[in-house]
Amino acid sequence: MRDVAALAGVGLKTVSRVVNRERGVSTTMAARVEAAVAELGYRPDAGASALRRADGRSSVIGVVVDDVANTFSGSVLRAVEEVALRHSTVVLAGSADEDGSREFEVAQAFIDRRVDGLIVAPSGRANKQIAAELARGVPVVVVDRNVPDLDVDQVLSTNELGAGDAVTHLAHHGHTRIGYLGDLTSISTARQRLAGYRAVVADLGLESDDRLVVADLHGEAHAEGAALHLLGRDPSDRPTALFCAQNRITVGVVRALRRLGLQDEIALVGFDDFPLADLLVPGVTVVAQDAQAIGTEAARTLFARIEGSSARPRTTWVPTAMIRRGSGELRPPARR
Amino acid sequence: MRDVAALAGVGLKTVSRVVNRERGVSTTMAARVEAAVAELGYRPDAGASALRRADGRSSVIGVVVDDVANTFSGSVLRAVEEVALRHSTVVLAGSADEDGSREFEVAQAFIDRRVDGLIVAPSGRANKQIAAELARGVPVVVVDRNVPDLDVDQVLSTNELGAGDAVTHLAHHGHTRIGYLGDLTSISTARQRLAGYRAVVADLGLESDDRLVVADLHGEAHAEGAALHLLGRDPSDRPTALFCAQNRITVGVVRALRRLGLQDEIALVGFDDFPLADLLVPGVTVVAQDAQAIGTEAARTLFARIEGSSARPRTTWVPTAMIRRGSGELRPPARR
DNA sequence: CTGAAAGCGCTAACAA
DNA sequence: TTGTTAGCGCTTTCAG
Repeated sequence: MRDVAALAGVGLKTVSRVVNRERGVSTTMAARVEAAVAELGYRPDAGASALRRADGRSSVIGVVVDDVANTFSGSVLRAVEEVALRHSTVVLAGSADEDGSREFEVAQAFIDRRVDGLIVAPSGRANKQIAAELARGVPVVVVDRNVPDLDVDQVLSTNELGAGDAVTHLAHHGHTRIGYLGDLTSISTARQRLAGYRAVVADLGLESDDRLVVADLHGEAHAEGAALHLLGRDPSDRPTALFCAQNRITVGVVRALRRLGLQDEIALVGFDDFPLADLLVPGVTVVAQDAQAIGTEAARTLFARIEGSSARPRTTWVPTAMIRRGSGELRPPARR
Repeated sequence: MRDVAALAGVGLKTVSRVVNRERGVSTTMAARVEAAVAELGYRPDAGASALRRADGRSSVIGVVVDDVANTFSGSVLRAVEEVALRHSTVVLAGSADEDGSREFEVAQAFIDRRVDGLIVAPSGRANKQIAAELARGVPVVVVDRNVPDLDVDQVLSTNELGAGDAVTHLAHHGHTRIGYLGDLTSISTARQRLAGYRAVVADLGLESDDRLVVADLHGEAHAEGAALHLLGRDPSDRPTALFCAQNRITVGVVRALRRLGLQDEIALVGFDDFPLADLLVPGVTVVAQDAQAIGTEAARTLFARIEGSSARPRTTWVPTAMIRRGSGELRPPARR
């Protein structure tokens, strides 16, 4: 910057004014500065600028998700990026891997770079740490997983409703004995989806049998094993339909059905869509989350806070959508 | 930091020493400082520190990929993140969307934050801009797509070899009339894969017919249309096997085969694996890229440069692997 | 409209 | 072993 000022024969502040497009600079001066900037290939140092600036903004935000390599997280990240771009802000991305302490470290590392705000998909027990971040005055928006006892903006799928829709859908197709396979119950979304299942089972008077409910599944292989076990029973005893509360669990269950040759017998609805679900045979009916909408809304909320909004924190519910593809429309075998 | 020094009753530099774990501080002092740090919840400002530090490192790197929401890019990003974590470095992520000018803007925005280095998957014509970044002295590693005339570290899949393997595989299963469907030829990988196809067609004396080669496809729908057209011909005229040079193209082609009911007649090998390829019927045989290895290797190379390596820039080739799943092992119909 | 001086939070160089 | 001073690149404040 000093070099630019020297070359243009002006003071430092004039360069600063031109670079920041402040008004009150004569066109002559501005032109001279612009020329010097171009000649030297000068680029302002955003960090140094943030250090001194009154609002202290770094124009960097952080996104902490479970794993940037998975489809859902990637889509959220991408949507956030788009909104950030419009605010001339760049995005630090980190994966927490369902691990509370890693999540904390990543968030800490982002805060050490003085991010303007943080979007976090919290793993189970990170509430305290999110509270700490809030206490530091860093705006935080929680996505995907909710954090019950914390006064913070949240953007969530309608998990309970969506799960209920799935079960209702199966019931409408004649099923009364519907199994549930779900994620670690340390994850809030898994609890909500299970609650949605239970509510509809009770409401519609479906068979309520704890042996139909398998929770705390972790990953595809685990889900496959659980499904094999659940469906290995006597046909009169096993469920005629399954609700899978998560993406990877659904895939594991599809594998199990294939192995048993039951993919056209047992109905299946999954929570959260996945690529190519429509190309499987039968196509997998799902209750789809709108990752993009979640990301966009979270980013908008975050920027509102960054720009000083002091409205009461609120929770935004992003609706899910049922996508019928065949597996959820299978009917139970005729009664004997 | 001043507050910490005051509370601990020491000088600024002592706090700095403790925080940075420099040696030469008495345990007494260190303990007093630690206590003050904890009490005030002090966290050093990484940006301010970088501003003054001799090496000027910000401990931030940037990754510019096509789209952070797609599987391949997400996996690369994740692998880079892991290596970065071990170097106490955080990762700015950006999507260029196959758009040279957006790519440039994102890279520029990262450089303005004084990243220590950049990993870029360049869209077609960005060579000049990468050159500019190099000229600024920012270490750059190119991944996935190569940039022929530039002296820069690159980490690439063995595109030509892998494509050749795919075609050879089909030939070994009796096919002599093999179609090619590929990406925009502005993308270097697409050109290399086409070259691999052509080389093997020539080497093995397979039928060389320009009507079997469809390039410059963009996206799934486009590929599906092209495949419908290619396969819509008289059976005696159409290919008995297809090689798809990219992920989304493969999926589009699978859709086309399904619509025509030809999925068990026409053999298919795709370049780049995709989730659930094994659950389709028939399973889709692919030449898989190792996104994780690419990311890891790119990050390692980048950190070597950041740490001052001045070795000649080199290109690392990451091998592909053939995964047989059924579609690539179909035989051509018996000769009439 | 323009520029000089001070200082953001930190570390390098040096002195005590 | 510890502290002081200067200054990284920038913006603020305030005086011309």
